[in-house]
Amino acid sequence: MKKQLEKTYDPASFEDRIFHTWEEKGYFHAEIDPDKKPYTIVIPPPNITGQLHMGHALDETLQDILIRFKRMQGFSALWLPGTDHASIATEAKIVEAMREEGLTKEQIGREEFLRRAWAWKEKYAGRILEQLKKLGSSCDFARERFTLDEGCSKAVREVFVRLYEKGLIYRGERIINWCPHCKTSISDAEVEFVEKEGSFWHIRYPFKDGSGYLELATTRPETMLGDTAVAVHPDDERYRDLVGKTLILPIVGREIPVIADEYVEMDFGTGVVKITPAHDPNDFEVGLRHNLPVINVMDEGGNINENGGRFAGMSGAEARAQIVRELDEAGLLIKTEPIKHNVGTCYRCRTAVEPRVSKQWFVKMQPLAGPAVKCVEEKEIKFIPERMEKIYYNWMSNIKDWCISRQLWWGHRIPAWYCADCGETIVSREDPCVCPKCGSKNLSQDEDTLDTWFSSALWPFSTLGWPEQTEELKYFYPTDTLVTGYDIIFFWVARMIFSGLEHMGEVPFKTVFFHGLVRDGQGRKMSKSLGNGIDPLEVIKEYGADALRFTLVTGNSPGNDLRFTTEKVEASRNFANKIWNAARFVQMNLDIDETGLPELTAMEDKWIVSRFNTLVREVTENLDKFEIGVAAAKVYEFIWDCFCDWYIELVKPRLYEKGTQACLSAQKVLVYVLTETLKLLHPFMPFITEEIWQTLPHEGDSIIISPWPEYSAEREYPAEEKQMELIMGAIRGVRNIRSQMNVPVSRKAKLVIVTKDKELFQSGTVFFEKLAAASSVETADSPESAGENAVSVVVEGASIFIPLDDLVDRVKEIARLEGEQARLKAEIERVEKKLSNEKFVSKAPEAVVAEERKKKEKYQNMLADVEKSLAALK
RNA sequence: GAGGGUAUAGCUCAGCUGGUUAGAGUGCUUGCUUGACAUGCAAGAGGUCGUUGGUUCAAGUCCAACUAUCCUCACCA
Repeated sequence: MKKQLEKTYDPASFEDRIFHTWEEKGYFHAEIDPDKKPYTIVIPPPNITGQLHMGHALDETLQDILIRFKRMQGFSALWLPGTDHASIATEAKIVEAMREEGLTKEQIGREEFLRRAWAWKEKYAGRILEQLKKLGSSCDFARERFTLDEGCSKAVREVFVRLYEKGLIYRGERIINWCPHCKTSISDAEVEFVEKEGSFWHIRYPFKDGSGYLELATTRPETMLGDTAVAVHPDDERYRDLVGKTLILPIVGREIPVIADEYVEMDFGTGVVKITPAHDPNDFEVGLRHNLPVINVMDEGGNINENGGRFAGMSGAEARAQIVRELDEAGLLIKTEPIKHNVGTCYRCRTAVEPRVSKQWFVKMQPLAGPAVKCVEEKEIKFIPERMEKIYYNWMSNIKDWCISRQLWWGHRIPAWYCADCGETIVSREDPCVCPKCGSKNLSQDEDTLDTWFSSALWPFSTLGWPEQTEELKYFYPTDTLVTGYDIIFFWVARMIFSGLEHMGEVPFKTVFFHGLVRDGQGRKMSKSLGNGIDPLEVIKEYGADALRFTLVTGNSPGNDLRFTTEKVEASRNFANKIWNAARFVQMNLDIDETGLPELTAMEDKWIVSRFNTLVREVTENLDKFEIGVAAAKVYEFIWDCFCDWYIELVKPRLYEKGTQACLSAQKVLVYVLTETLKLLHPFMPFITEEIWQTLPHEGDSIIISPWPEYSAEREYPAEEKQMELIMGAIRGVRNIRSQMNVPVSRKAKLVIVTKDKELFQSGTVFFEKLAAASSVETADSPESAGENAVSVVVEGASIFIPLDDLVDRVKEIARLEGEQARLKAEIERVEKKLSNEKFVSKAPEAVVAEERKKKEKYQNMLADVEKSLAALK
């Protein structure tokens, strides 16, 4: 005999145990199997900076649902897990931890720093994997990867060298975004603009010849130390004659020219702009056009450097205050007005970004962007939902070169060496010993590392062994589905696409399935600073992983954000509890240990099997369409409404007739429908489905590798479905009227069913007795036997009379029936109006018209019945 | 400045390729120790589907404009 289910549903008591068994048995391992089709998902590697949050929980749940579904369908389903070294974020965390010990990076040196970083990685990557397991993620853990492991590093190096050799990677002095806190360059994508209150200082720059002043305004007066020109618009009448004249830069004393450039907006401010090529991206461009000198006045910490003369050593803020004061004293400050403007900030530390000219490595984007756009346009890669394509095109079409070098230690070191003797740059797959140009051994490697996204961009193929031509790569690449949030479409999705095309010659994935952000109950982003984050592990502890997973995928459609509340988790937990109890009920009424369907004779058996069959089709179709929420809702509805509230109740009488054929067949159908439904639910709620499945008759070792149910036309019973609908409608009708009249269930009453289909309603006798508090059921051609004082309810196919003598109030009853009469008349009128519209009849599809005709007939029959009842009462 | 999302029951949201008597969960009301489940059962109230037009035999669903709200990108010194 199999183990009995515990009386109460307690997920904490079995979830871990089940997961360990799965792992031990190796169910998550995907083999290269020529007899199977591959299905591959690579995980969006979580950063090793911390722990999984609710957004991860959603992401992993969706992936796990797809993987489990495909695995059951017989694919060799690989879900490849791993983590991301997250260079800038991790380095920041480590630096911060060191500061608490009173240490700096420079003090301990590169080697020691990296040792600490690896220790950090060991700790946090392990923690993340544990969290994945708590969620039930069926990753192939044997294939775990890390963006900075040996294989990924090899891929990064190969890519770098290739792109360099093709001229798609170059090094140059450009204006880049500099984070003074992280002390590194960051890419355009890593800058976030935030609206801040600032000041707009209006100042005067005097002409050298003493002929007056030019007025201009700035939000950053300290950058004037690096001004090398003042610009006006070439068409600006006011200043046309001044172009070419020389100004004396206040405080600094440098002579700078007045130039004309179309970049200047005549209508904004005074129409005069100071030009600081070293510290503003637009000014940099102007500088290039006019051959202006570039004077960098800030160091890597955002402080004024030696080019700032006597201001050297001051912080930006100090210099600003001092310069404003001096300008004011010199009578050159006209006014200061408050202004709201957008300030670029570092997406990791929120520090204001300092645009700064420096020598960095870049990827030339234009040649890569073209094919990347094309493959989406041509649907080689499908975006779900489709609208995400627009966001992608929008970004791709305005793309600028990608700054990939970072002044950090934690990351892939740039494989470039410089010859101290001849200045040659060497980029190669192997570390060079001598300069190929001059033979010097005096080589030094570039100090910088690569943007963390440079390695994540290669993730779909680097994890499968590339640049080696491995069997895994051949079998599992391109991957099938990428599941991720829309917030990293630029950082990651776009870069994987052009990288896959460039290096593999093939798209990295066929479908990108975007989900939204998980928000709190008020719709706010969950964040540390707001303190409104909910820890998925806490939820799992209290409600179970199944409840959490179910919550994250129900009532939500692709790409849309969702609000997370514990009320929803409770509802999911209640659902799990419902299944648990249904299974317990089945189990405690079970005398057999076999699977499979018996010969179906009973109407209710055919009904539930037919409904289940439909469910199989719907769930499969919706999962194929990534309509996870719809698929989940279908299973929910089937289990709760069809199976529990109706089918189990319907067969209870049979179950209590021990030893009969009817009893045995009911058991078989119960087991069949329940175990097969558990399979459909398994991708969503893996733990409870396995736990229950193991206690019921089943074939195979685990539900996780059991075959996905298949739709079969032979198991459709439309006639019985219709019959059951009529019976159920009648039961609902009787319950309804009894409830309205406040008749307690304990007071049974006779039903006189006036119908043309006596056989059908007679066969439902036991259901009426059980579910509609009927003492007996009589079918008849007229309601005479119900006596004078009977209420009646008209349902499709029958009028039901209930003699409730003392409770019947004829006046109320007449009013009620008249209400019903009016409702039906309105319905009929509506349908008739449609049907009398010649255009509708001629243009609408035949099936739609036929449907309306059927409706009309049905309502007319019901109306006739209601009117008969009314006539009898009157 | 450019692009996009959302607007359906008190609340949170479904409603796929136009045809349903507009749905679910939750909340609310009423009645139930109905031989698994009160984390439950049954019945019920509650919606002019943001506004105005248009397309169509037919619009919650498609189109346009508007209003509200959220987001992304760009950024004017």
